[in-house]
Amino acid sequence: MSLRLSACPYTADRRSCIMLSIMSADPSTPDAYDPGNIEAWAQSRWREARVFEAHESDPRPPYYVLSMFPYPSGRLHMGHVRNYTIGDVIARYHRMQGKSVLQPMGFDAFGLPAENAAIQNQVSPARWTEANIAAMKVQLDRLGFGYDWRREIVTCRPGYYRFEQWLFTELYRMGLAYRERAWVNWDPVDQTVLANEQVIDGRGWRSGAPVERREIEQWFVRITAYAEELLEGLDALPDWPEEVKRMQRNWIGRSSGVEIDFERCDGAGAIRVFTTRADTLYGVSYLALAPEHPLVRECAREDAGVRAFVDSMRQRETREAALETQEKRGVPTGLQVRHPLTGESLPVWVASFVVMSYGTGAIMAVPAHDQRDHEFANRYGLPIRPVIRVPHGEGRDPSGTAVTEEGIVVDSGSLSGLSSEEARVRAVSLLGRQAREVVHYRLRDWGVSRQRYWGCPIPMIYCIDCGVVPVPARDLPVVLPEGVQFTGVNSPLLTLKSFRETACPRCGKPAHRETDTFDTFFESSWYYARFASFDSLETILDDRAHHWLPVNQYIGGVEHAVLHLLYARFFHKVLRDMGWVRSDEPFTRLLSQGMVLKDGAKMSKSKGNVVDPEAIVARYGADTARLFMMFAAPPEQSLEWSEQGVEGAQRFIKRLWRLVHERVTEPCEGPLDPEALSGSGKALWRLLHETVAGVETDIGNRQTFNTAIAKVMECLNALARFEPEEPADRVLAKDVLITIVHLLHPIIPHVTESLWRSLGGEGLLASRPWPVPDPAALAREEVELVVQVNGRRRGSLRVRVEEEEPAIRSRILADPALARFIDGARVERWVFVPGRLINVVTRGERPSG
RNA sequence: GCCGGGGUGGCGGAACUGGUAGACGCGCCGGACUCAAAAUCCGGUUUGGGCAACCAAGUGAGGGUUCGAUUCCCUCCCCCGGCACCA
Repeated sequence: MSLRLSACPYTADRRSCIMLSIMSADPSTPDAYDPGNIEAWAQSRWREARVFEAHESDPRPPYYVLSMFPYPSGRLHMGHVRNYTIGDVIARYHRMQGKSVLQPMGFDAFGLPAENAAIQNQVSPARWTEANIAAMKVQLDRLGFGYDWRREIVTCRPGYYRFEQWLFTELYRMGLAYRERAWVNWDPVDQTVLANEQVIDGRGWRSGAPVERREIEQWFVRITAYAEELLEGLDALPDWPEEVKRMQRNWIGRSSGVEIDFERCDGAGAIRVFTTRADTLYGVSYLALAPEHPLVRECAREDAGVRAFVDSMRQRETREAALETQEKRGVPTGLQVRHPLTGESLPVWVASFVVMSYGTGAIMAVPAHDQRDHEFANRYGLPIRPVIRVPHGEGRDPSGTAVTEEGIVVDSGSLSGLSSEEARVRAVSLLGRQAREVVHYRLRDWGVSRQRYWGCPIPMIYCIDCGVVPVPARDLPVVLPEGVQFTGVNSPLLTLKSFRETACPRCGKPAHRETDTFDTFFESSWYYARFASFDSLETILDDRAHHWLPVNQYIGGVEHAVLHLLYARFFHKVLRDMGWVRSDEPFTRLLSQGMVLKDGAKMSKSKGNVVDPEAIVARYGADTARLFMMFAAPPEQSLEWSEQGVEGAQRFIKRLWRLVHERVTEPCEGPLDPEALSGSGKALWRLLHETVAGVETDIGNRQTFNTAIAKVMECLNALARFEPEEPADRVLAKDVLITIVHLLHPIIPHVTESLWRSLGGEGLLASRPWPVPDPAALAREEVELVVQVNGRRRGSLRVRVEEEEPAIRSRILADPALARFIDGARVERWVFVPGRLINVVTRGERPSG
């Protein structure tokens, strides 16, 4: 075995093409199982044959398998291994099914860790990142994942982000990107803005620091313009987990209701509120405004009480954004509005529980039928007027809780007597121009500006005369400068004159560049599409995108259920509207894999329960690691790490290895003649084909790789017990091994590739067709029929498949072991499930025991 | 609070459409091989009773539908995830 460095011949990018290539001798000898040697051998065979390169000219049907690309931290963790093993199994399975499989890989290479490493270790983020990528590629290859590395995407390289910048300028032209001064979530540790989706329980998703509120100029992308389509599109995704779809529906948060204008008594216009319960209009006893409402600002100027209240609210928001169990508080603004139907004068309050960012920032309060309004009214002595009668509502104490159910409207003028649903429609028509039906979403526009260095520069220029000017396509990419100095606080771009200072592309006068960079979710929102047109220099995508997209199978963790998957769906729809892709959704089928746990907890440095994949591969080999990952649990479930389980996986591979090499020396010739099989041979023959059929459903349809493996194990156990009697039996035994080697190839590709050669196979197993079950083998002459008496299993009976029920009945009654459960009781009826069971239902006493 | 998912041997899990509960693996127990150990192979392994054939109980708890329920329905307990002053 010799080690040599070789330049990878088919990687376009020189920086990533240095690879370790381990040349070794053909290991298919009957010696002990040596994973290191076998795996290096198999990997170099695949590389030489270029089996993982996907070509558009391939006449076979295309199949695009994609696993979520990793952040290049430098080392793979077990979550990656699980994710990428699932992807590779699916890819290899479909290749054997005769498809032209595309399975690419790349790196989500912008982001904070590189910057932190730069500050701590004085290395440039670019060099740190590229070194990590090189290390991780070695690890990925070592695990035997079949990627088309020609298509590798590294998001921090200008060749990639150039088109991202171009796309953003297009969004700007389409009115889908805009700049606005806005209250944002500020992470004081990471020194940057966070999107709503990145705030978890009031804390930054990365740093865990309590998020503060700040008001700054930000770039936003108008994802809300697609809110309805993003919601409806979920219905067209039957092969997505319900859980993920539900989370997205929740996040988009569609709510349809009515906006109603309440005229101010002072004649200075109206206050617009949003409600989903226009049927409770007669129950309104006050209006409540958010502390940030523009009208409240006005009032605060004149009213010291309002001013003090608003100030205290701001304190709350900066200091304790996470505090949620707050009491509802408020003050009157002094304003009065007129009820649009009764003309009654109603007070307007500022209230802590009304948020500016939803609806109109103002509500009509109906204390009798809304719990929050109710608590507030109780606290400040405001009237509570029940206007909805619900069944069984009589006994309820109206002063305690609000009745939030729908029912029959009462005490409401011409709305009285209507159902809630009818009353809502009627109310809108009664209100005329003062009301309109509207739909609101919880989903906010996506704030994409980050005040960080290591990200894709936002390609915008600010000119005193021309204002905001997008960088023209001819000037792209705006390259992120390297060799910058880090202070550890602000982005180096802020003070880097050579970057910041530029000329206006429109008028040529001195201007300055935007120094913010994109949220890294921007890069990961369209990489799946770029893999198709990875080397297109002129355009973001080309015709090859039509060949491969949408992705047939996407695999990744649930943690991306709303963030990444929602943004990618949004980008896909934008790309579709721009004419670059033709489908509505980017990912046809989604598998969201569970976490890898140890001792019941997620592996993490802080808990000290991390298992390093590299150590496992070094000790047991890649095949063992892959087999354990796929066998220990179904893919959606969390997987409990078990060193003993790993050893069990290795034991199975060794057993397979030994059985092949034992059988290989036995003489056997010619094709299998089923007629010549012995009795036990026939049984094994059937089991083999049941296994083939079962594994196909388990991998191809159900994606329960654990049960597929269990079926193969059963078949191998049966083979190990099998003692050939006839020459045909020996042919069968070898057939079983050849088939098993095929069935396991997607999961443990290296050892099966080697065993295929030992078994005399021609060419590469990786490009072999998947076995097809023989219907003749599956046909049965006899089945074991379960015999039940009153639903309890009392025995079984071997019956011919064509045997009629009456004959079976009399056999049961004639069998003393079965009949004794029936004797002394009257048979009421028989339930016969052909091929499965027969149940005798009796009435009356029967002897027991 | 609202919306989901789940609870099966000592452990990971299986049972796909209501039809033999515990496949497969781990662990454990016994045996073979060995001077011995490791590795490997064979057998056993839900619980209780019995020498055994066998019998009884058993899928978080309780009830229901059914010839038959881990699977369907109702009530409750516990665990996990998502959302949450969203009007």
